[in-house]
Amino acid sequence: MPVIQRQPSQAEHGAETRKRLLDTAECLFADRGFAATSVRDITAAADCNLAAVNYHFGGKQNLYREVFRRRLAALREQRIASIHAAREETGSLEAVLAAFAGTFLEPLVRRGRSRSVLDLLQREMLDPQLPPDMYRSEFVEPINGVLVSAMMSATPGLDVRSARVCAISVIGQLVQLARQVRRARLQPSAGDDVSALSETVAQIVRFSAAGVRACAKRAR
Amino acid sequence: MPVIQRQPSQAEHGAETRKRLLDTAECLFADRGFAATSVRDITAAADCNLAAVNYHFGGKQNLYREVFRRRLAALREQRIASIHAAREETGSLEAVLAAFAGTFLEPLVRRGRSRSVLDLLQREMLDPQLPPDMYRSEFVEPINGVLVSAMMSATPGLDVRSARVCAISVIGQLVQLARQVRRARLQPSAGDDVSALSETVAQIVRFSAAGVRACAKRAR
DNA sequence: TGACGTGTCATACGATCGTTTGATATATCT
DNA sequence: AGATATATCAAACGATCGTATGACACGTCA
Repeated sequence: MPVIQRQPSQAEHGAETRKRLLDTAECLFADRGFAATSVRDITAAADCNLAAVNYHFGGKQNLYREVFRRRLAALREQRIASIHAAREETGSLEAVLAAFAGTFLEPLVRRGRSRSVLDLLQREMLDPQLPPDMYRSEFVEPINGVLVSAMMSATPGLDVRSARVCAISVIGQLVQLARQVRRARLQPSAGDDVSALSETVAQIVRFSAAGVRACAKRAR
Repeated sequence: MPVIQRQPSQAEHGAETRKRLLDTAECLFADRGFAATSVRDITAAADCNLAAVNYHFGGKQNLYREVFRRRLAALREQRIASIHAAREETGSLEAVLAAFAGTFLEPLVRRGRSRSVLDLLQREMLDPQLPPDMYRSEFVEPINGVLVSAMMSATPGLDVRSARVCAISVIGQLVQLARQVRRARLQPSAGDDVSALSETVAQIVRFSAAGVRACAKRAR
């Protein structure tokens, strides 16, 4: 008894095209940036008509924003939740940093699609296409706030000013590492080497924990 | 006796236009990126004819490369020299880190033009326009090598693998800080606040020195 | 079965892009 | 002074961009 392949209804077919456009656009925007990606590139790669972008999203700009709307909230809650979990579990500085680093870099080891989300975020920082400050106020600031307070509660004697700079340090390291991994992936030589990545993450956690404590001692 | 304004010769006038184009292009490329900056934007801002870019440089791509050729070598030697100087002077890890951080961020406090060189480098990392790997092999790698060896010689027990990851950490922090400063500058509120910057740099140096030493202890 | 709505299609429009061209002006040299 | 080289200029070229339009296919419902 063969499985009956149900024909997708017309509306379902439209939703599939919509999703295919979002996935394809996410990859291309992440790879080449907003300006360097043409609507024709996207529709060709998504195997649909040129007019589909305007029909489903009402323009290139709106497609870009929809790509972000689909990811930003989930990514933010994921990062915040991982910090809270580590904070309530062991509460140690190392645990907080390791949890944040793991969630931050998780897209890099994710299977299949959306491995390029971090590239997308990097590009949005450099060439803002979203409504002014939406990226920062709805994504960067909330995460930063949770990270700062978590580091402070895990580190006696760390004041707010220092903690904020420490957040810059921690995030900066992770962004830089993500960049390195991305570049290594674009080259033909060498595979993914996930074990080397987790080892590097472990060292960054050690590095950062010592760094944070050093800043706390000074501020006391 | 009034100063006689010597008329610039024809060749000198041409060289002036060339330089004006380079300066203008550097700013615009740094602000908006290569793809988002049109030749018309550049020539209009440089107050010369549209064809001047092709006449003096032979194309938009070559203009971009010339902008880099003018800066890369000097910037690299400056960074390397500052590390060597700190290494020979006190030799302490803090001195090396402080020297490197200071030179790295120096364009941010420079007066007048070319404050945007760091933006330019950031964009080149994300959207390579130079010949493949030229940026890395002629700029990133040499500096990285000197920084790694300087950190190793200033930190007993730090092996090469760990030192390389530490370099990622240090550079990542500085890049992130440069980004913050750039973003703060683009906003109407708040001035340059150089003293706050140097204070932040000092904390990053403390942070990093402790981090490097923590990685050395582990590797011993 | 016939009208209707939804999604896809080829095609075209106007704008803007990088580059080219030929004329023109001016400094330089014989 | 006349010839030459250098630099600038307006104008135009072909390509590509984002978007708009109208025809067409097909599932849905009366």
